[in-house]
Amino acid sequence: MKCSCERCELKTLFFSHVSLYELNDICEIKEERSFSKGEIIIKEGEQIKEFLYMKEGLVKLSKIGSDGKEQIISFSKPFDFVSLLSVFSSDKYKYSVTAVENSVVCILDLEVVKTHAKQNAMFTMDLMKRVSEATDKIILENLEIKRKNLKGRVAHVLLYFANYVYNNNEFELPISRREIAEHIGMTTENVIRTLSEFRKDKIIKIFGKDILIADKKRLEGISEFG
Amino acid sequence: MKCSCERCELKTLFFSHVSLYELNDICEIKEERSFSKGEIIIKEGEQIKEFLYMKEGLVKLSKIGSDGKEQIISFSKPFDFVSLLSVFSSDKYKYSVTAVENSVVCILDLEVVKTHAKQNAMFTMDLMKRVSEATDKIILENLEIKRKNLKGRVAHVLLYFANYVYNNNEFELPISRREIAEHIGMTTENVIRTLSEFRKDKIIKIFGKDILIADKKRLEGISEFG
DNA sequence: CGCGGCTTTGATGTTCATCAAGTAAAGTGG
DNA sequence: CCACTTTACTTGATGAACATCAAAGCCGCG
Repeated sequence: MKCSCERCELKTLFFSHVSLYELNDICEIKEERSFSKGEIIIKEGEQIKEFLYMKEGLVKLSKIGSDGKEQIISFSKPFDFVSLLSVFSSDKYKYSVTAVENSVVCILDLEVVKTHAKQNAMFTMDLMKRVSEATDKIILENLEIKRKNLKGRVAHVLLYFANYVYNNNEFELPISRREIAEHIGMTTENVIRTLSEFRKDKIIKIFGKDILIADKKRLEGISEFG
Repeated sequence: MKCSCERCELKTLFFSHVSLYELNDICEIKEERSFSKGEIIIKEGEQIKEFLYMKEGLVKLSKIGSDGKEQIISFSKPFDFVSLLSVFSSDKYKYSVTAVENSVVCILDLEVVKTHAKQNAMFTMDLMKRVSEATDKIILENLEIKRKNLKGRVAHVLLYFANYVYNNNEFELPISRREIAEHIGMTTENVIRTLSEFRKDKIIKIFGKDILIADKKRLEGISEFG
């Protein structure tokens, strides 16, 4: 009886240096779970008992500040592996992960994975590469946002979804205006005002959650500066 | 002939799961280099050929934005191991590292270290833990700064140096006002104005680069909000 | 000594948050 | 399914926070 992990398209990302024997060991204990839009996948502060990675969907990584307000650190797709973030540095999750689109996650027992990681250095190297790439992306993205003003930040987020997430100039915004604000560190009202302004200037078209980027060159200019 | 690494106080951080035989192998090729304040240790964009870690001093991690302005991502002491950041995710450095105090760095050939990492999974796990801790710290620190206003950010930076770097309410600020500004994403003038205001309110005393925190409770209040 | 970089302060204007008020949309219980 | 409540969205008015511009003093260094 072959394990279904063998045919998983994400196999090579983590398990290219894992033997079939090991893979079966890991695969037997795996559990696939679906989360609908809005559901919390990981809650900050909770004990880390499982090793999980995204198979499908889109999630947000966030944290509640001591003022009680949520800050959104990043969004991520399956290949970003943002769920690995605290796994090797802490026993508790430092961030929350929430589905912003229906998502599928594969769940493994952390101890089993760690046992393999302690024995198979190439596997551990692969994991490290993933974790490093994910964190690099987060740090660079946040630096980019930091150096822009309000309009630049909103433009940046729109381009992020168009280019990086959906590969399309027309898309359904998976998050609320408030969440954009929580991500770029501005107020909801000003995010809305900026979007309205882009609409008036015919840079984008808005139909509720649906966005169409009409003048990409100009949006890129605004993202770069003001 | 015993290798001097065996007596290095940082040995256990990286090499607690490395055999004496392996350690000698690594130790033989090591080179210790000193950098004076202001010297560039790592330049973004350069090929990564070496594996380095800080033994002494204080450095800043930074990046030049496409607008040509420098942004300071974080400061770090020896145990933060910020120099490992891009090592396992890219072949080129994504950030620059500059000494802000006289610093000593231990330099190993990256290939040799990687060879060991591929064979010794426990060593690789140790490295991963370090890298994860370093990046976690960066992400959390930048989130904290992001949610504060100008005064809160300046207060935060002062408390960071007092509590985390120097363990003393009196210290010599290792960086310029401009560098504080580049770290917190505000202008140099406003950083200076804020420091002057803290001085007028008798929260701190300033003698050029020397800072004394006179009313820590209040500074903490300002850091928390406003 | 003079030049460039760092520091400081003031004046001014822009950007952004806050407050307020209203509409639309979405979830909730009878 | 409809009234009801809540949450999301939108716009405007106002003031606070912050950037920019300008000018001058200071310090280290060639």
